[in-house]
Amino acid sequence: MNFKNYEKKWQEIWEEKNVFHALNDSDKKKYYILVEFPYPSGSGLHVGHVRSYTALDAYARMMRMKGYNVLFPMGWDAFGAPAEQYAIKNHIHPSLAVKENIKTFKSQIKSLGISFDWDREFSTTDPEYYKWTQWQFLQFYKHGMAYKAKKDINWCPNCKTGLSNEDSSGGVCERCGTKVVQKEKEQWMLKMSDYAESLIDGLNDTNFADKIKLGQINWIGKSIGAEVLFQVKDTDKSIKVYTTRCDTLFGATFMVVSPEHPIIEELKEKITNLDEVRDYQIKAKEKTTFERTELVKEKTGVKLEGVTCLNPVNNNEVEVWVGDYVMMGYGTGAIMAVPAHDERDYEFAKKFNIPIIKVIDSKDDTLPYIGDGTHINSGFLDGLNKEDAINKMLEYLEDNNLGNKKVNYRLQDWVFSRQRFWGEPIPLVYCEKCGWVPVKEEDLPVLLPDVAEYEPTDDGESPLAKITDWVNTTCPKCGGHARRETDTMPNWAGSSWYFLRYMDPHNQNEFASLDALKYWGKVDWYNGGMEHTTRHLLYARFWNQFLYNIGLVPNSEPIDIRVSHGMILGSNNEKMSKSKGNVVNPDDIVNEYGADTLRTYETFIGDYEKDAAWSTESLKGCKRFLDRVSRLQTKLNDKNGFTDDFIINKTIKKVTNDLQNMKYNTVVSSLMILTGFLEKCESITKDDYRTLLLLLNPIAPHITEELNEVNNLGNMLVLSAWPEYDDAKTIDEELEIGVQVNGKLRGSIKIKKDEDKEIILEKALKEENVMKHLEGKDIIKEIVIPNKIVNIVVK
RNA sequence: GCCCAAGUGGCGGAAUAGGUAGACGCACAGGACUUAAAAUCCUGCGAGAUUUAAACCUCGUGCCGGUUCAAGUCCGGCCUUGGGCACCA
Repeated sequence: MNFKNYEKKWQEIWEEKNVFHALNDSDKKKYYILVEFPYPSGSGLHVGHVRSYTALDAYARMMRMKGYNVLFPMGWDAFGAPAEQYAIKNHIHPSLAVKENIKTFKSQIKSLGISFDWDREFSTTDPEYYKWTQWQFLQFYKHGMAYKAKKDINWCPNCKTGLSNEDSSGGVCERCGTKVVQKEKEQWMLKMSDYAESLIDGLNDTNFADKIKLGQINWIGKSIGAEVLFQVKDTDKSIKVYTTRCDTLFGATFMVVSPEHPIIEELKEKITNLDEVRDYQIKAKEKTTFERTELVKEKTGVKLEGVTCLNPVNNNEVEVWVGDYVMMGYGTGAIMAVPAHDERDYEFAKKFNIPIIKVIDSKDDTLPYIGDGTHINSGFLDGLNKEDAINKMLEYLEDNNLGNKKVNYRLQDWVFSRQRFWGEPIPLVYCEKCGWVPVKEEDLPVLLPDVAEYEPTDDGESPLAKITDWVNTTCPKCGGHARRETDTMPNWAGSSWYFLRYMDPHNQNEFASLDALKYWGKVDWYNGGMEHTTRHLLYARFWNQFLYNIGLVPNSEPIDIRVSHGMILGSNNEKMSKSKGNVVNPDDIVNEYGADTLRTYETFIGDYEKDAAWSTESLKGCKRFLDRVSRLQTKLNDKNGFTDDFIINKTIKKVTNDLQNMKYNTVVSSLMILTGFLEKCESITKDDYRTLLLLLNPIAPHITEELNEVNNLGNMLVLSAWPEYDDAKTIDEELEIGVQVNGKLRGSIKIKKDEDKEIILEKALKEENVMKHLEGKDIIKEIVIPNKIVNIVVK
């Protein structure tokens, strides 16, 4: 049987009969399976895509056969840099490149026989789609969740363009190698930090894999501490610091503020070495985030001469320094430094000869000592441990209006502007009279114009800024002259809600109807890369929580189970890349070995969540397996029922459970075992064979349909019911168990299922080799675990 | 530095409410079929000692300890490799 004769045939039959189409009005129970939609790059489908698509396809196919109304959609995440780069180079509109790439991707995916519901396909770059992305952005804006703020961005002075952190790694511009500097720019922001707590809480409503939950929790970075006010001596001003160890306040001998801290400007009259301070500020600005956070770097700083603060607990005078190891973006941008009990403060104090006061007793004298211990030199905290001291200090601070308990998060607001062409235009206009005004809903979408150049302007504005016809518009409010916002959205925007659109993809009036949103509810099972844990997946949850809070979606959490797949590496165990010459093109494999072989191999390759290296030899082994399945058709007899109830029931149970638990590799191996068993039978029944084909169908759908049809075994497999198993028949009537003496295996005996302990023991004691090991010894204890093992303890 | 995950044959990997470690596949070796090759089928395949051979025995899931009748699996302490975060106060 040659796969070329039937793979395409079955793909066409499925398409013609529309068997994978999910209905929005169905009495069946729904199940929503989602795999991250790809960025349709020019290099085509990767064998890594095949792995996750096949895995989720297998699950979707089983769930359909189990009678669920399965939503398993696919689309394209097509805004972003690569298409834009391509457009700049070739002077064509990015949408044309995207169109081409989608065509390639789609035909590649179709050649694999993945059961996507193509009726629901869309691209984030479709105006009918990004209309609603823009509409949702306006909801953020209208609810005060979007604001414009000055933000430092990575800036290449040579290319005159803003760079992402990835494009400026090592502190130099990826393209030209120029040193990257920080440049202040007005950017649209989404108030994601408001959702920090609820993004942590919400995880309780999900069934994400633990490592994914943990990844998000760490990223959000909650810390519980206190804000403490230090009064600036001889002024009415004070500096607020954030600390997680307010119990060490008696040990605070100096303070450090970040170079961007506004207090420097406020106190400039008092600072006697202002030139030196200014100089330091400028130098800090020139440094990239990379340099500033580099590990090996020595502490630097300048003392604010003439400025002294008062330690609120004892009114001791403390010095104030400016230092770039304090970040403006976290806490209050100012710290109290406790050199005896903080490594960084210790380093700083040592370098600049600042006094160090020990406030926690430690056994040895090594400084800094950071842990728990008895407080000393700490007035009313003396003798207390860390926890008690923190509580007592908080009480003191609050009673005296010197500070308060404060929770801090590492999570920042989401920088939502890009100075790029190929993204959703931000649907706001600026009017001299009215300020920022949203574009009217009926005027959405704000379409990207047709232009010839896609490069950013010399001062880093989006290329859209050059298109005066497009930029100049009228104010929706007063009708006067206004200018469009020329920034576009980041490419994370479209993917933040695409799972909602799949529920109702052709809706012209809403992003999705409430009925559809209610029927499909959450994504039941979402597969994607681990690298999206703290970006896409977090953005999507934030976006959905916001929509929920304003009453537009029925669930606060959009996703129930989230899992992630491992990568397919090259045969040399390295990531596939053209330069390494280890890329495997799925088209080649489909042409030479068939889609079913590729699918079977990629499910069999190993633990789904772990990386695995490609091996064409192993792939051939899977081809052999499918050929063996195919050859079984010559052994069919006319009998009904199963040749062996035990092995069939056991296999159904194993395959069903393993598919549900993502243990795809053992699904294939147990089907190999069943095949091996049927091969050894003189002849097999149609029921035997059809069961094997049904169980294998989710993994290898084409060959199984073909074999089913050719041998007249019954209805099309995709339209048939998933086999049921009888649990009572999944344990063998006769089994062999091991017999140990002193925990070492000395033999095995055959017993009946659930046999009496006494009979088992009797048999065990009669086993020849066991008897040898018992000779001359006293039996102390006999352990008999029915159906499992016997252990005899002797002395 | 902190957090997470993982270390099992020549290779990919099975086996966790603790219960015969190495399923299944690959590679390799021997054999059958064939004029020959391919394909297919059969057999062997963790290391070691002993033996004509087998049985049998010893060791063996990164290392060192522990709990238990019994540990790849549980506990404590390390080592190595991946991944994430990173002067977060």
